Amino acid sequence: MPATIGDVARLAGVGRGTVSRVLNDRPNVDPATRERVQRAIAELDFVPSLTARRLSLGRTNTIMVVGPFLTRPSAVERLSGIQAALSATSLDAVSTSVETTERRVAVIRDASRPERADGLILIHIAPSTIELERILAAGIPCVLVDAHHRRLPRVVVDDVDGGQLAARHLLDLGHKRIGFIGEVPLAEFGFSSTRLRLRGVVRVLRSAGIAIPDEHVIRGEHNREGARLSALALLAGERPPTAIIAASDTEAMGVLEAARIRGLRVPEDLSVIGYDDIDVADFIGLTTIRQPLFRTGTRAVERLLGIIAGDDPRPLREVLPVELVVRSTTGPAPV
Amino acid sequence: MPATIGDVARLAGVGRGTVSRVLNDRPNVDPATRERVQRAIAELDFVPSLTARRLSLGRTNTIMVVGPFLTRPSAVERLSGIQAALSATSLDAVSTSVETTERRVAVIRDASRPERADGLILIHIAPSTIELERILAAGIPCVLVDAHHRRLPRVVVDDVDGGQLAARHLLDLGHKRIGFIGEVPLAEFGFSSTRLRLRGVVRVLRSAGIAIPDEHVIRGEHNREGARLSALALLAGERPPTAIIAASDTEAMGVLEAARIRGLRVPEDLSVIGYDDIDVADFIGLTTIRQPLFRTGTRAVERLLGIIAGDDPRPLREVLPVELVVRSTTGPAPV
DNA sequence: TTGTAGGCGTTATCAT
DNA sequence: ATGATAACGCCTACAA
Repeated sequence: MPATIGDVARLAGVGRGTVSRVLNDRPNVDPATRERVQRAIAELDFVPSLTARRLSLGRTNTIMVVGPFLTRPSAVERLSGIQAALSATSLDAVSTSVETTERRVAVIRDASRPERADGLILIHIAPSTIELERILAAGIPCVLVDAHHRRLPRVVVDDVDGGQLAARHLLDLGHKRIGFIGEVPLAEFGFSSTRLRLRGVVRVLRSAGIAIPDEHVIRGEHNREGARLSALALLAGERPPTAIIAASDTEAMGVLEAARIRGLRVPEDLSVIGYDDIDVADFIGLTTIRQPLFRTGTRAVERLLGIIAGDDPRPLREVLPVELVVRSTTGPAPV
Repeated sequence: MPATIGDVARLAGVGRGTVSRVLNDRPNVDPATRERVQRAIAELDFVPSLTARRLSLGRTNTIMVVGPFLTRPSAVERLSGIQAALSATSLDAVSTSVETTERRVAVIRDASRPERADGLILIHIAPSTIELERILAAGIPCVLVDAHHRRLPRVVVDDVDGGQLAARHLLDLGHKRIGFIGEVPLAEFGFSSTRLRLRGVVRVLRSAGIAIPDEHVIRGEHNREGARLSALALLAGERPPTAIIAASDTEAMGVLEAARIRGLRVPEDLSVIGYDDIDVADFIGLTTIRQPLFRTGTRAVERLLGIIAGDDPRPLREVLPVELVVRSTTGPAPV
């Protein structure tokens, strides 16, 4: 039904090639001809078919974004950055949230074909050996966000430092018994960030001569309910921690709920630190580690576009800094 | 680089047509041949090119989702519903958040072409006359979510009832001075829901013999900061309201911040009601009107797919119910 | 500078 | 049941 390049050519009285040249701002077109063609284009309200162009060019004009739980506030922020960076281009972003292993395998398998996408952004997913081979074999540009892999370009935040900042802050406040609540590391999804944050925490505590007992590190589901349960378990112990570091703001909220349930005042009886600095963190006065979520998205796109354009992807690893934001859920350790 | 249907045909020693038939589970192909073709497909790890299929079929296998501020928690929930409903299909969803009029016009113009998308979901956008004509002329199936238009199929919630529920609740608690805080109705985006909610509020109050003075209806930016400012203005008046109805939970949070700033206790001095029942509403104990955000998304997809399949789109208007969720930000009116 | 023809990978039509 | 062939709409050589 819509006009095709042939219709335009006919109306303008030129060949299709000429129309194509005008369309793509190519040289070697007589100004008068160009003018005539443009009028015809306007006349017919012609817009070239993306599909036909894709097939002809062998490019898809699409980038695929894949990751688990893309509706979490932190992921939404990253996606938002991706969209923002992409809106200046003519590329489509197709994002898929994968919650199960089967979906992940199927979706990545589908996404890592050059006829499917020009580029791939993996959020929170470190490709398996098979997936990596596929990606490399297909030669499809791929950037990881908040995930680690030696062989692939990636935009990460300094999670170890995040853990360190949190621990040092609590140490400065006099806390000695510190707990950590994160999610269970799903085998299929390499939730490395939680591990790295914990590593940072442990490192700082150790250098202060403090060990963090195993029973003070609890992992549950990555959501408020899961964290609440974990925190309740933690606080029910013999000598419960006086401060808890959560792997995300959402989980920190679960910890706050647990404190409320146990009748603990925050921060007088219990200090709580989150991670991410999502929008509501400010509202509830949550002390947290701010990470540049939006920027990880824009940077991933910038790097991906660069790689597609042929830039050297190195250095592979780009680390964005994190920052401690002190609000009102942390205070001096109780005596 | 990847295998094509021709490679498969050659390897299996058949024609391309036969491979295509096998691919699409068509009858009239000898079991033995089918077997042979399938082996060749597996052998070459062949996956048909989506692009080529699109061009040949004249379908895009894509649905476009357009709306303003798609990163707001409520919109994210809707998108999440859309994605969920779509994940069972092989359709791609390309969603675009439009924040300015130019972008809106350009994006909808682009999206409402059949060669661009098989269907269109407009969130929070009622098409202008021009846009409507375009959509109808193009014959592209389109479903509205949380937006109203006589001529188009739409999935909405009962916003008037939402306003009524909120007002009645406050009335029952003895409130007589009730304020309303919403966002400014941007001309280009028909934020009708806020208007409808207010209408419900006014209706109930009027039937109780209460008028809501103009200065108790304030509109600002649709976010926490905007609502906070609006609420501060509202509370600074001569006889400030004892209860405030916000057009969204996010705005309700701004109202709560304002109360905090003014040293007002909630709900003893001021009652606050939100709208949406987003995830954090529960955490902060916000009384609110719950609307089925996720379901509006899934329903929109279901209806769109139906329409694409040729179903009668009528009845055009599908209304989903809302429900009052009483938590701890509302209480008896102060004496 | 400009028109023509071939190709991108698939599906559909039409013989056989 | 199956193979050849013509679309689908664009881009890019190549020829003129």
